[in-house]
Amino acid sequence: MYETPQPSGRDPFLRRIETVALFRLTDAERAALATIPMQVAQFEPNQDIIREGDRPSRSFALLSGIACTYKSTRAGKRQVMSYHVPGDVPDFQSLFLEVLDINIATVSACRLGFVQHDAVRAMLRAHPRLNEVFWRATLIDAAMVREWMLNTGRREAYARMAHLFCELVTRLGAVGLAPDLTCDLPMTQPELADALGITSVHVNRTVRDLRAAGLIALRGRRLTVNDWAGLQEAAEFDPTYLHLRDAETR
Amino acid sequence: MYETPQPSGRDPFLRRIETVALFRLTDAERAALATIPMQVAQFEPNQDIIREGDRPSRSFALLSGIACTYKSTRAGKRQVMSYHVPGDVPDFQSLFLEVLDINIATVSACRLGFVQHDAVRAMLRAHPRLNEVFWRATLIDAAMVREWMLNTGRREAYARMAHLFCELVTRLGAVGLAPDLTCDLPMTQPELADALGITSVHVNRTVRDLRAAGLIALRGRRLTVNDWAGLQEAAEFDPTYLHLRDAETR
DNA sequence: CGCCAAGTTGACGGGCTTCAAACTGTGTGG
DNA sequence: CCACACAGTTTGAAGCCCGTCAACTTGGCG
Repeated sequence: MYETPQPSGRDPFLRRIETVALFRLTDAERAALATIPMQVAQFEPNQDIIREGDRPSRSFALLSGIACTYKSTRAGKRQVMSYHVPGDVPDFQSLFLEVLDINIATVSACRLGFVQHDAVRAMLRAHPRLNEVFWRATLIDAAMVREWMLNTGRREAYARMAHLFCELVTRLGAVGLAPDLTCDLPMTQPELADALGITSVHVNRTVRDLRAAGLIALRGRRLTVNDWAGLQEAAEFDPTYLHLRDAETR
Repeated sequence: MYETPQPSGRDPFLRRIETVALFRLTDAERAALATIPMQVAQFEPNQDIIREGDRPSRSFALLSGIACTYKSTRAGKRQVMSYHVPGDVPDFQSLFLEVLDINIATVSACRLGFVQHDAVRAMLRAHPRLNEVFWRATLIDAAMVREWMLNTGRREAYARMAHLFCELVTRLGAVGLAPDLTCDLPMTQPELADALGITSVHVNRTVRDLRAAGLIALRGRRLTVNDWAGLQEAAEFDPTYLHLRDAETR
């Protein structure tokens, strides 16, 4: 199941950390990130990575693919809290909270880089400035959840879906995965429904409406934004909450 | 506007920190928290404390009263992300993210203790273990937002309101403000609507239903839970995500 | 080719919104 | 002490967004 860790495999992770940092990393800091022991594993689509109630002893970086954080009601209804793109460290929180309150699952096939908590703690002790960087990354994740909550609470399905597409294209674009406003969208419509807080039937109708408005094209598993300004307008999308550098915001 | 900081005034804050810590604080750590320069200010109900777009140079602890974090759509619809109880440090994130993506406002009259970012940073450098405690507090806040999102996305108004009341009574109870399952509920029904993601008209009907089911009493600005087990059941409330000690969970 | 999951569409119903009006309750000023 | 104002609460009626149920179509894959 586990490959030999290849330095090159963790590039998305390194790039992400450099993006989030407000300062230039020193060679020593970069080396610490590049050499921290990491077990790389390949996961199938729609596989749980960690589950609510787990007490993990390691965190992981998403090296390729798309994953999601979700919670479920007793009745089995899922709510996706956020999607994760390559470079993200979705369960950094497990470093400080023993019991997980969320599930994290793959959406597409994913490559994951697992790192022991002890190793992370040692790295943060040795390089205190990296502490701040991980703080920022975690707080940005929290900001995305809040923006997403404004969506589900106060916008209707049409704007909500437009907003999700805006965010995904922007975030994937920031890691080079959305050239020409086109990206893979590995989730099915029932899965999208779990993110949007609506039913798959209504997802379908809403996709149809966005298509009819000329804002997007969605065929197979590929999403293309045909009218970026229009989509942003429909979504009231303002990427400030993503805390990206200007260059990375379209 | 500013009072002389009284050591006693920050008790809720100190108690909260000790609750969140997984270890016993040393006298030095306790002293650092007790003597960090804090400007105490009294705020009226429904006053913004900080606004989206601000670049604050200080954070604050909520010493008394109830506050809330919210965001708004362009159309002016508000979504309350979370409520804050005495002892909370709602905008700790401003220590690491320059531009705020949220608004924080008082709900009732509040006493706030403002602390300069520089002072916090110095304290965390001098007492590294406190770093971990603030991490935990911030991650718990994020967990509450996610639980709240499961609510708005996947539960209907009745369960949603039951859940909000369960959470408030539990959190207020943990700081001694909900004896006998009774607490102040300073928000009006239109304000509750902003938290629940529904209209004030529907809030009213839902309160009526919870009352008719014998679960709660709500008169004036006081909430009493008449059937704690029943309310928990209706809400599917499981306080694990609050990460309280067992003793503080009912 | 045939299977099966996903996508698509229609009809109907329900939860919630919207609009409107009446009813509190509390504070204020004459 | 009462009249008045005003904000919050409560209730009704009509309609819309979205859910539910069901059927049919499309597309990927062995």
